Amino acid sequence: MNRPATIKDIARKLNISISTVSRALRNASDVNSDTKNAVLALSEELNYQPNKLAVSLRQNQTHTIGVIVPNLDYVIATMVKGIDEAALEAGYTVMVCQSNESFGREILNTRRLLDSLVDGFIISVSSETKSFEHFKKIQERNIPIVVFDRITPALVAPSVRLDNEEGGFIATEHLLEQGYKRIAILAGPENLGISNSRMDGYLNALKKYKIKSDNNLIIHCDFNQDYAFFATQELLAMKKRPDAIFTISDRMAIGAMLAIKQKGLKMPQDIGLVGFNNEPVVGLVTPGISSVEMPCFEIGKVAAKLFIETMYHNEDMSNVEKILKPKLIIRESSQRILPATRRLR
Amino acid sequence: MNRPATIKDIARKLNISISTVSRALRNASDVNSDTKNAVLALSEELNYQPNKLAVSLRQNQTHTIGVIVPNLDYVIATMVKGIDEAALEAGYTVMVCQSNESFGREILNTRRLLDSLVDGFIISVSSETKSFEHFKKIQERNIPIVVFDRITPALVAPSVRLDNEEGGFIATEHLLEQGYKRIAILAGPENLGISNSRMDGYLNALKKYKIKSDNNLIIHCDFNQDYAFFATQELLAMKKRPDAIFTISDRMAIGAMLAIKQKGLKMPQDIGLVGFNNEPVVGLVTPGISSVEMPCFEIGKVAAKLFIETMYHNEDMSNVEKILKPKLIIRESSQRILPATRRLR
DNA sequence: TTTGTGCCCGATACCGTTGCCGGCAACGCT
DNA sequence: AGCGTTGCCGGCAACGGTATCGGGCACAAA
Repeated sequence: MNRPATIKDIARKLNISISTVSRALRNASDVNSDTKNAVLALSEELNYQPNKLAVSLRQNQTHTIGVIVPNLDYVIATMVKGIDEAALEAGYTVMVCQSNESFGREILNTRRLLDSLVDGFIISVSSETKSFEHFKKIQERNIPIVVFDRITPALVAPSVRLDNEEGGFIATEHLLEQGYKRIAILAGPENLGISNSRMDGYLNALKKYKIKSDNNLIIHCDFNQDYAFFATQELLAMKKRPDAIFTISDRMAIGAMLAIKQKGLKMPQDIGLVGFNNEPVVGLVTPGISSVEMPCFEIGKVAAKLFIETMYHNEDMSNVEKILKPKLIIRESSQRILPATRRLR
Repeated sequence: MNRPATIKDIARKLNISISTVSRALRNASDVNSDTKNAVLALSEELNYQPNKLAVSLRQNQTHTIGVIVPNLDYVIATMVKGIDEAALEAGYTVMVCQSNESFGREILNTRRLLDSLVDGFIISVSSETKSFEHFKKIQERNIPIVVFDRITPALVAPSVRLDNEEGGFIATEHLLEQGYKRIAILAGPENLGISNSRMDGYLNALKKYKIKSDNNLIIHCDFNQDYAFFATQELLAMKKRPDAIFTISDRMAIGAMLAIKQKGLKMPQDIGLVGFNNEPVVGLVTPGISSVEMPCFEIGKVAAKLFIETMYHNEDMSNVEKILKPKLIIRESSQRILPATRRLR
C-alpha cells in the first residue's frame, strides 16, 4: 500500500547504504555532493518524511514540551498560544493538558505526558495544589521544568510571571486617586501566590496613602463568579460598607458587578470597581469595568523561550526569574474624576 | 543515572528472557502465573513505564489523535475538552493545533501532526479553506478523519455537528412570535456551511410565517465583532430599518449590540436581537442577549467516540452523520412579550 | 517406546533511524 | 616505497519494545 517512504527505500533505489542516505539527509558533510544531490532529489520525489518515532527513540528526545495548565480560560489560552508560537519557531511541539484546578488531574496529566516522553514541562499549577512532590521527582530525573503565571516558592525552577504586586498596587492606587476611601479586596484562596502578591500590592498602596487596612474588607473566596457575587453581597450589607472593590480576577469582578447592580448601586458614583486580567468581557458590560491588563501572549512566549534556553544551556537556571509589567486599563466602573479633555468611551 | 527502567532490566534481574517479560506485562496468557507475578512485582518496584515510542514504532500506531481547529474560542475550547475526555477514556491522547482561520496554517498543522504520526484526525475546518486536497490525500492513505462542527460536503467523512438549520429556525421563529416583522440576519462568509445552514433555517421560519425575505436584510460579513458592528450600523441607517437582528454568532451579536446602543435604540422595545452559541458573555451584558445554545462538550465527546469507532470497525463509515439539537435561551434582548407569570431575570 | 499435546519459555527478526567505527581508494609527502 | 591524511562510504549495534516461530519438557494416549 501507499506506505510512506523510508530511508531504506531511498538506499535501495540508489544502490547505496542506509548510513549514507542518513548522512546525506542531515549532516551533509562527509558525503559526496553528487550522491547527496541524488538522495535529496529522490527523497523529494518520494515525499520522504523522517519517522519521528524512530528518531526520537534513537536520540532519546522527542522535541515535545508538556504544558500543564489549570484550565483554558481566556488568559491561559492566550498564554498557551504564546508558548505554542515560540515553541514552533524553535522546532518544538507542545502537548497541552488541563488539570481543571484539580490536584488529582494534575498528577494524572503529569504521568500522561511523562509517558509520552516529553522533553520537559512548562507548568502553571492548579489552585488546589499544595504538594509538589510529583514535580520534584521529575526534576530529580533531570527533566527540565519551567513554571509560569502561577508560581510558588515551593517549586524551585526558572519562572515567568507578571509583577502581581505592581498590578495590585496600580489598581488600588488608581481607586485612591479617584477619591475612594474604603476599598475592599476580593482575593483568592489563601495559598495562591498570585492572589497574595496582588494583595500585597493592595496593602502597599493603602500604606502609601496612609490608610490603615481593615481586615473586614479583605475577603478570601474561590476564584469564581458565584462566590464573588455572594461575597460582594455581604460586603454591601455591612453597616460601613466599602466604597470601592478591587477583585483579583475579572471573573470575580463580574460577580461583584452583578451584586452591585442587584443592590441598585451605581458605578462609579456609589461604588468603584477594578478587576484583573482585562478579559474582553469587562469592556462589553455596562458600565465597562476597569482592569489590570497582563501581557498574556508575551508571558507564554517568554516561558517557551526560557524553556528552550534551559534545554541548551545545561547550567542550573532555576533562579532565573522573568517578571513582566502590568498596565491599568481605566473604564467607567472606577472613573469618578473625569479627565480634563473628555470622557473615555 | 536515574534512567527509567526497561523491560531488559526486569529480564536481567529475574534471569528470564525479554520476551517472557513482555508477555507477562500484557497478554498475561501463555506465561506461568508465578513468573508473571514476579514480573509484575518487580516492574512495580522499579516503577516501570513502557516506552511509548518503542511500542508505537513497532505497532505502527501512536494512539494519538490530531485535532485541528480554526481557533480556541469558548465554543471550540469546550468541544476540545469533550474530545479530550472521551479520547482519554479510550486510551488515546490528543494533540491540538489551531489554524487561526488560515488555510496556510491549516496545511502546516496537518503536516506537523502527520509528522508526529497521529493515528488520525478530528477536524473543524478553517473558514478560509476552500480546497480540501490536503485532507483527501490523507484519506487516500487510509488515515481516518472525522469532521465536526464546521463540516463541508466537499470532504466525505463521518461527521458530528449541530442541527444548524434548526438553530436558525428556532431563533427566527422566536423573533416572529415576539411580533418582530422585519428581521435581518448577519451571516458569515458565503462559503461557510454552518452559516448557510443557519440562514436556511432563518428563511424557512420566514416562509412558515408567510413573510417574504428581503435581500437587503441578509448581510454576509466576517465572523467578527467589528465587521458586525459596521454592518449593523448600515442596517440601522436604512430608511426602512429592520426591527430585529439574528446573528449567527455571539461575537457578532456583541458587535450588533454595540452599534444598537450607539444609535440610542433600546432592546427589546425598538429592536430585537438573538445570537448564536450562548457564550457566557451574552448573559453578562445589559440587556442579556438571547442566544441559541449548542451542546459543545457533547459534540466533542461524540466526535471522539465516532473516531474511535472508525478505528476499530473497518467498514467505511464516511456516511455516518451525527446531528445534535440546539436549544434557544431567551433573555431580555428579544423578549417583548413577557411570559404570563413573571419576567425572567 | 513412540507419538501427540499443551504449557512455558527463549531466540530472533523487526519497526526506522542514528552514531560509531573501520575500510578503502586516492593523493601528497618524506 | 612507505607513510599519514583525507574524502567517501558501508557495516553494525543500538534505542525499547512486539510478534512469530519453534523448542524443551511433562504428561497422557497409542
